[in-house]
Amino acid sequence: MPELPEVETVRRGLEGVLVGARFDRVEQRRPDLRFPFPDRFVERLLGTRVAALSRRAKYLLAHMESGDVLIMHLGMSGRFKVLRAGANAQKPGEFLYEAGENSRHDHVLFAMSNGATVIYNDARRFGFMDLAREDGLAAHKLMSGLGVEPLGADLTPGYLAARCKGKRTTLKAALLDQRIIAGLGNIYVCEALYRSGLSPRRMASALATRAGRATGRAERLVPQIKAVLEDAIEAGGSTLRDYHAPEGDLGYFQHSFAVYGREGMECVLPGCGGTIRRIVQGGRSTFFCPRCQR
DNA sequence: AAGAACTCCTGTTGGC
DNA sequence: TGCCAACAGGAGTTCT
Repeated sequence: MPELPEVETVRRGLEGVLVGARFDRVEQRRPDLRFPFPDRFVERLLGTRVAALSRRAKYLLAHMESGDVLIMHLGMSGRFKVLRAGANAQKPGEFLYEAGENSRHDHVLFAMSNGATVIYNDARRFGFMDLAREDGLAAHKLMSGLGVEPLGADLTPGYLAARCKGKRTTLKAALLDQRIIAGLGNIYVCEALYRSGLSPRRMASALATRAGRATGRAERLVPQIKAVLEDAIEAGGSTLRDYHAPEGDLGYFQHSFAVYGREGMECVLPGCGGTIRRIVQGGRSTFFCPRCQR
């Protein structure tokens, strides 16, 4: 489900529920998601207060007053549900919860001291959670290899060119590589390449001159990466299938896709007249307009 | 050692 | 209607 805009949308939705609240009760319903939960997962959360909820790439980071950081990744199908205390407010340490048809994949339950229950649901279990110490976060194996934040000042045409210089792989693959830019996924790479008029099949090395400086292509691409992510965050992310933000709000950026999921349709660029194609790169679908993406 | 292929898991969809 | 193959927003691991 989630690329950077969706994770950021989730972060904003959870911030008001988690920050300032303590974990009154935690239920971990299975030993693992994609990976095993860390040792003493429940015990390390219980009783501690959330000081801040941040995001790094597609990771959500809950910074606790205990000095621990709860690292969460949603994988493909991970989502959070929030149940707020209403008329029948729960007692401290109780979950607001009803098991139902769609609760089979509710894997972790958090009862917060403000009365809200936060539920992590993940059908495919490609998501995962871990705990790190705040002072060791940057060195954590999940964090240490990540590239720059695409919306940060560190992503410049020069940076991208330097990282892509000599790369014998496609632009599509290079942009999906979290070690170069951290947070892009299949949808927004397709959309950014479309907005930049660049073919996903072009070699990544085409972003750099022989000296390793940014070409005009890199100069075009970088602002479009930022723009498409900003537009998507503004729209509350993209809603595909039954994804929804924590409070149930639906993102609507999917209505703004120019190429993703639009195989066979006419290119939206006025006067282009091309037909959107779908190809497979690295086992994943790529959508693009062969006419205006070169 | 870079780059591509494979893998994890379940649910949904589209074609016959 | 039913069945089955293809596909899905990710990324660590294993191959070549």
